[in-house]
Amino acid sequence: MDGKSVAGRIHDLNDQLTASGRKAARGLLGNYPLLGLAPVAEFAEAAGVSAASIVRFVAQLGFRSYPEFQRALRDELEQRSKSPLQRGAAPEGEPSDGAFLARYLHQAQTRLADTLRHIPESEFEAVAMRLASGKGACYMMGGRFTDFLAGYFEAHMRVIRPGLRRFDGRPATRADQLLDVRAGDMAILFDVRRYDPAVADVAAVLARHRVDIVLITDEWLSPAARHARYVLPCHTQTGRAWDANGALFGVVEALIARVTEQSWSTASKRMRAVEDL
Amino acid sequence: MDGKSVAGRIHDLNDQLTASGRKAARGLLGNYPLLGLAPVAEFAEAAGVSAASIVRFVAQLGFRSYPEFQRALRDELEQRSKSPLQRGAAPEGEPSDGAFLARYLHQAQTRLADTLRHIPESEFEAVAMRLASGKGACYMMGGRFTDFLAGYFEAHMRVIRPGLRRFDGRPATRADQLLDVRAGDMAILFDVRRYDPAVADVAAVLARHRVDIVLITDEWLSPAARHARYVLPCHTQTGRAWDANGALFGVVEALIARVTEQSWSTASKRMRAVEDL
DNA sequence: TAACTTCTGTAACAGTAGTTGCATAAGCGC
DNA sequence: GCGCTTATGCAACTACTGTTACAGAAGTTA
Repeated sequence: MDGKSVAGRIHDLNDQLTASGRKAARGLLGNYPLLGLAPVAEFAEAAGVSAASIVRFVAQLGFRSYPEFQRALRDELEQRSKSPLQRGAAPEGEPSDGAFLARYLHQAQTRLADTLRHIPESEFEAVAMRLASGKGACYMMGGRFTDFLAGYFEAHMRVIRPGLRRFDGRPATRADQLLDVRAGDMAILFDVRRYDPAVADVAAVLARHRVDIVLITDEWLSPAARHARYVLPCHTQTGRAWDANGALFGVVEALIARVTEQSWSTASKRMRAVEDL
Repeated sequence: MDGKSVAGRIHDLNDQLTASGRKAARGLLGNYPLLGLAPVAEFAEAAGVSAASIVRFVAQLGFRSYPEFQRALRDELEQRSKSPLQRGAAPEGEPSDGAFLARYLHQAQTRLADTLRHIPESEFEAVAMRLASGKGACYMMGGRFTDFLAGYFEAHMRVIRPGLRRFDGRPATRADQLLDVRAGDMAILFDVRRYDPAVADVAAVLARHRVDIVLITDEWLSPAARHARYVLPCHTQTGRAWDANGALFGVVEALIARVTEQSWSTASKRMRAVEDL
């Protein structure tokens, strides 16, 4: 369908609508767009017209069917919550007075809270436990920006347990690196929007070798999710040019803290050994 | 139905869910609540499971039918749109029992808030402006763990402006790298507790060459602070084995966002150029 | 490894939602 | 006021959606 919003179309066609069409329009706009997501009968009831009139109204708006109309509404809703990326610099509506940092950090807090709501404690705990067990090798990999998170994570985990390996960025050497992967090993992959195909590829290979994959990704889920045993989705949306990976960082630090705590008896020894060097 | 939100129910039942149930949950939470308003087949496709599994998932959540589940989602949406203030308000946390991730992320939010209180907006703004000006070279360096933050920062800034350089970890090559530092250049240094002597050393040298130093450090201030022109102190204290660098990460992302915004006219061109490769 | 349990997808089923033809009612011009 | 046009609701129809039984896969335990 063309790019116009449903509300826009109603506005355009307003004077061409029939009497019952206008009732339908008024009903929909009065409770937009939710009423349109209800079944026809309910929409009709709420607007005070017959179901058939709703269907005709929807047809007049240029939709081939009621489901198609609903799909458009859902897309619109999704769009509204996702897209201002293209808009460029600052998100609209925000006053650009002096308090940039305050606003940004406040939003960062919200992203953490949202993330918390989306990651089940049990999933987090299972990942931590698996890491703390120290069994098998543990591979790490990230994408363009998240690779630094992988590095940060690895630098800490190395102190806590053995068997850490990080896939470097060069595709050429990847085959070598995958060479002695064994069933029962685990891998921690980072992948956020503008998903890196390399991550999904590696995930597929690892899954085939029966490696347990932990995927740390954004709220829209990397395609690698289909291969993952554990998925930790973090909120990254900012409405700005760059998404924010602060929530991923938070989860990484939480994992570091939890794993350290769980394997304290062995971890503390290793930490002391590092000190002594 | 009882008053719990669908997301809340998922959260509660998570560890009782089957594997495909969890996939469904992830899919839904990742695109909440829109995916649930789609027909079963579409939901199933998006979540990567069969339609039947979606139906079972919905049943597990306590709904008598898929339509009833959809009705609940719509009601929720309506509810939310009626009181827009409710959600954005304060970063509310969970109770401080048992739930490790909840506690940790809640503390992370507090660290962000504390950091905000300690960094003057004017200082932040000055740094952003200086970076956005694009004049002179900009050097970056971090310590044992914070080096990854430097890397993350650099990877973004490279897209926005030219003249980025990162000091690598090897002391041997450092002298070379310092060779063509010029007065008026700037440097961004990261240094947190267990302060890295190398950072302080480099800071001293840079200061002597009249390079403007931005220091991103913790609340106890790295010794490099004496050489810095701008200091951004971040809260890192956790009371655990490891301090947390999440607040530094937050400030870095805020800087990235601010600088991108300030230099949007040139930055957007560079970003597009990168895309085209 | 084998037996058992649990989960998952396929495919047939049933019900309901959306659609449409038709008769009637409402509006409009003559 | 009469006849024509257009719009509306009812009710039958169709198609698709949600549901469920079943068989096989996956995972678990002994």
